[in-house]
Amino acid sequence: MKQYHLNDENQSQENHSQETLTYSISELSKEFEITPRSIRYYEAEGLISPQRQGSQRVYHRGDLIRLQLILRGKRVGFSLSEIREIINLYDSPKGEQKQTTLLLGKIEERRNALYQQQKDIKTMLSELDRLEIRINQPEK
Amino acid sequence: MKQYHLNDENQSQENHSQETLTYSISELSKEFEITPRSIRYYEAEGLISPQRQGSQRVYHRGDLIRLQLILRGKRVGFSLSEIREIINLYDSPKGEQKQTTLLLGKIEERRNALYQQQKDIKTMLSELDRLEIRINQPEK
DNA sequence: TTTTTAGTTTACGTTCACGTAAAGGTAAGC
DNA sequence: GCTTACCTTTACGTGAACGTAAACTAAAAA
Repeated sequence: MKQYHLNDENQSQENHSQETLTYSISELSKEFEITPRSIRYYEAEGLISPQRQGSQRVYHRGDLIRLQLILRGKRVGFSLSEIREIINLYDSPKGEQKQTTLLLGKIEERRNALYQQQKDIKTMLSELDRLEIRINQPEK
Repeated sequence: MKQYHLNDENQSQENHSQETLTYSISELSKEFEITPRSIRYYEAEGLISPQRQGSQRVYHRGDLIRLQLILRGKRVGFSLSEIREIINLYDSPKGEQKQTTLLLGKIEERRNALYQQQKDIKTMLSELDRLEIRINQPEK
């Protein structure tokens, strides 16, 4: 069991001690506790596009941030294509947003879904509370 | 296009005007905006068990409440088997809870997942905020 | 130099949560 | 009696998100 610090010194030549820290796919998979397969799948689905050194994938900080966004999106129940939409919103160039209104609509959708989820979670939590109380109650 | 009031007078004999209101599968599917297929699937998965009149399914109020719980569970990202677990918690008889500690552990798990989701939703919402702001910003 | 170790692509397999026929039963209305 | 509407079961199909195995490459370690 090693300790996986992301800032390993694993590059040798041309290292100007800049913050050019990169990551292999296995490092990422350990850091995020997902399989390399998943990471490659996200790439195939167009959610990330790491650099290559030869045939090998090389991940930078931006990719980590995206992965984080992807996993967070998954946890709140978004599908990969929905997450891709969000990412595309981020990536579309600043001024010339395609159809601004359309994008804003998408965002509104997402936001409303999240609001609904907040409610759902609250009621779910209080239901679990009541459940726990009931269990701890000695038989009346 | 009829109007689907759930309290239709569709029972004739022996109706003592009690609150014995029942529902057909199509009534439920319209009310909850899901397909009959889904409802039957939930039954096959052991999440609900409606009465029968002959071969037909007859749903009562308790079934509606369960369906509500199921759909809420789905919206917050639980799988059907996870929802079944929660339901089973509810259904296990009051005093002689099998292994109380084990059940409480399950509840804790669920609760923590929900807490994490609350965080996720919040950051996601603020990210959408920033995104919206960026879009509305005229090119600097 | 040979052997690990870590990476790659290709492709078929799998689980979940249903969708979608197909084939039939039953009660109401014409 | 026949049609229509609504229900049933059985069963095969489907999309998403990977799992898993096979076959190969390249670099690092022994």
